[in-house]
Amino acid sequence: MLPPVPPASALLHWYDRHRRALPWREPIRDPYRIWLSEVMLQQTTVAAVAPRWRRFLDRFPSVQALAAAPWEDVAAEWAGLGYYARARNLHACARAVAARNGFPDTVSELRALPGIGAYTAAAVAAIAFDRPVVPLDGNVERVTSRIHAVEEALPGARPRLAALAQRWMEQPEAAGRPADFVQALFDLGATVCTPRNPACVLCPWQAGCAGRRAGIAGTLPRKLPKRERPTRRGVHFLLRDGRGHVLLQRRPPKGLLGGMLGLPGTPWRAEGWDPAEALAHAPRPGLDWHALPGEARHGFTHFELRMTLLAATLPPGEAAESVNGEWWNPADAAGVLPGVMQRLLALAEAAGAVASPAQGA
DNA sequence: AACTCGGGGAC
DNA sequence: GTCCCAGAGTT
Repeated sequence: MLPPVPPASALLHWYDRHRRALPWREPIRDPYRIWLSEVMLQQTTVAAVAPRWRRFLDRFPSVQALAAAPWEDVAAEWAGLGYYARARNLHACARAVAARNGFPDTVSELRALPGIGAYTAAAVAAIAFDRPVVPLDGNVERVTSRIHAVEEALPGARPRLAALAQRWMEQPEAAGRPADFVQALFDLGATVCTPRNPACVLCPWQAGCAGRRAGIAGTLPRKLPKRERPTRRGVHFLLRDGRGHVLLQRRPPKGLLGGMLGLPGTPWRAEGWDPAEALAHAPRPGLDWHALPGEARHGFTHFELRMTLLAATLPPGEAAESVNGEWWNPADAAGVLPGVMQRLLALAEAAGAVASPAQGA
């Protein structure tokens, strides 16, 4: 016996009155803009994405412009947004799309492109091309688990939730407006069916919500317990030249912060480092490396990092080109670095080891 | 199926 | 402090 389907007409009517005004929803339906927004929104909040989406479009107005850009420019524009594999795949995807003269308009062809998984393929197909498919994101997982009172925990429940939500799209009212129906689900999850304290009294689907009837809506979806985050430690190196510029190095293309600039440093590990041991990783051995006071902390998804900083100055007369890396004005570097590396620069500024942007202004 | 992979905002 | 966000790729 299949469960009853909540009425698409009620949700669409609610959406027509209460939908969020988001920059990528206006005024034209451009697959490039929609795809870019979907990739940026992966595990990232609307508030964080909105200004970065506009700036990215200003710099790379079309998929052809993005495809033609060098990686260094894309990395600098993505700096601070996190999950840098997204930027690498975005760039590769742009080149593939430009080579085939535009985005494909089917789920299966979209799914085959770099950085486009099950969710993003369905989202672009529905929103850009009005294909009647429901993308399963955190919002839809939450709405679906509540409407149908699914008590099985994530991620195991994901296939069941996807099938249940897809059935909603089979209604003629939904299939007639796929892009609106999908975005209505997102908006319902973001503004009414929220993770904590859902506003059920405002919900257009409250009458058909099994989770609400059972009094468990606010506790769904259930999730398996997550592992605790270990602590890792590292030592990084602040090398200055005679002009007060600092040495940055491009990180390897894969792995953590892959392809991004950063301060050179030791590996990050559970045990602490004694100075002599750390100095073996210095970008220029034999200098008077001295520790700056304090430490920088940064939380990653699966570990917490504590970093200390050793500083030194390149001897006068020694060519900056003798050291592997790039020399950057600290005030400029902050804009092209991942957040964790910005923390290190902030620590250096607090110690007076580099000029602060406020002093330069 | 379990891990890796960032950062920030809301609470 | 915790949770979670318009998740994807690798092993």
